[in-house]
Amino acid sequence: MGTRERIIDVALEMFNENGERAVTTNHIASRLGISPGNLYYHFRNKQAIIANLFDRYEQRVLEILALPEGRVIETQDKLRYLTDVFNELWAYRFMHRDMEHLLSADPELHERYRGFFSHCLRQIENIFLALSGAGILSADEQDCQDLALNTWIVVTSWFSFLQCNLLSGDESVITQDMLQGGIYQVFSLERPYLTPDHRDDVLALQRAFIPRPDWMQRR
Amino acid sequence: MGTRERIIDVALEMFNENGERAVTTNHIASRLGISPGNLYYHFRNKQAIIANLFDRYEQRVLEILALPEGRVIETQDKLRYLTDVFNELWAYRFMHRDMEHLLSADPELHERYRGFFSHCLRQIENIFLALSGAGILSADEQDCQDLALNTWIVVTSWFSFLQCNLLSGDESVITQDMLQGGIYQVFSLERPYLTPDHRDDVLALQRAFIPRPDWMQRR
DNA sequence: CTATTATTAGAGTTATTACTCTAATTCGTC
DNA sequence: GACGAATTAGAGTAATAACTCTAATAATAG
Repeated sequence: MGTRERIIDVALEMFNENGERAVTTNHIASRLGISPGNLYYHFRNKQAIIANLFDRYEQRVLEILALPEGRVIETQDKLRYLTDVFNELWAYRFMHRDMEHLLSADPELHERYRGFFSHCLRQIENIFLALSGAGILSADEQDCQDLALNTWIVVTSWFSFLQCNLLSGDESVITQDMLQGGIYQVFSLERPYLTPDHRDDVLALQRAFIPRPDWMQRR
Repeated sequence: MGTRERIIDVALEMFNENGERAVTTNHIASRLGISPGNLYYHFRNKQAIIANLFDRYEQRVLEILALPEGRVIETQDKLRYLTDVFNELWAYRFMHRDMEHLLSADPELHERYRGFFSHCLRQIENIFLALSGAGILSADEQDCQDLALNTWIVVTSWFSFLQCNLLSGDESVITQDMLQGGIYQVFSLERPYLTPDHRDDVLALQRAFIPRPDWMQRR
């Protein structure tokens, strides 16, 4: 693997561990065992590394969110969407953590991010509309729009939420439970919209695949 | 007003404008027209200023979230809760923006924040339970727990969401619309749970008080 | 008025960070 | 193996940030 790729990989790893703010270019070079000069040979500056990571992230998420071609959407699809998105989000979790700063430091990236967001939001909305069309949900257009935005917010905030509210200082371990907690939480958004015909089936399916993690049942 | 209070006020102002990361103690002192030494006479370090701001924030929010004493909860209560909380959140918006870093830099604050969170979450849950008890919502215990967590996430992420996705670079102006957008969004969480008896009334009330802002109707 | 304490100024320190520059080394190709 | 280009090392720089130190000034009490 080339030096350029290794820089990106290690940068991602370190950003996720400690946040972009705490990771300097020298740290990255040092962990790689290369010189800072070498790093700057491959990247004009720190922002360029970040922009590159955003490229990867954006591409992966857009792939995941594409609607199934030539067939009707099913409940399993929703589950797959969420699992894949959450996994991807976990892999790039520093991004939403430090998003506001990253964007304010790089107007071009900010512009791209806005495009990414509105694409995603439309896509999420389409998924809800498709679920309604398939008779799984009973939600009108406005419901779907609101569901989509709530979904975006919960999904993109989930790992920050975990970090701030549940994990204590050191342990930065993500358990499968925590991922599932996020998925459960997103499903809870659509739960009241399930049609009587599908309600029991879907709920049973969800309970099987995404049981409510223990730690979510406080008291 | 004493120097100590002026430092806190100006720090809050500047943190909100540019984020805690971009505001140095020297900047704060400079805008106040005092020396850095003077600032450090009043505060041991930057974290102490932040911890102090958190004190204020925590106290105000807990006051706001208290349940009404000696009477049944009404729809207007919920509206007041949200308006007040959002105003307070706006006043301290740097906090949730940079929360993850602030907490990782100050374990003691992290501990306090976790307490604050669980208190708030319980309180929010109680509000939903009270609304259910009053026959306004039809939501069981688990629904209320899930609603509470979704509410917390949407509320605490709202201003970051705006900054990243809707505002372009310079304009950091918050319009009343944007606050209302957040309130609308939180109401959309409970909308499907409204009982038939109250549904029309509540929706009419909400439409009057928190119309969906124009910019939320994309396309 | 004096002694003590609280407050402030402002220069200075230490550490860090993003980034540059030059010289060396490796690599691919003929 | 020679030659140009790509890659790398590593010392160095300029800027910045958090914080310290000392001395001066104000405020207060007796």
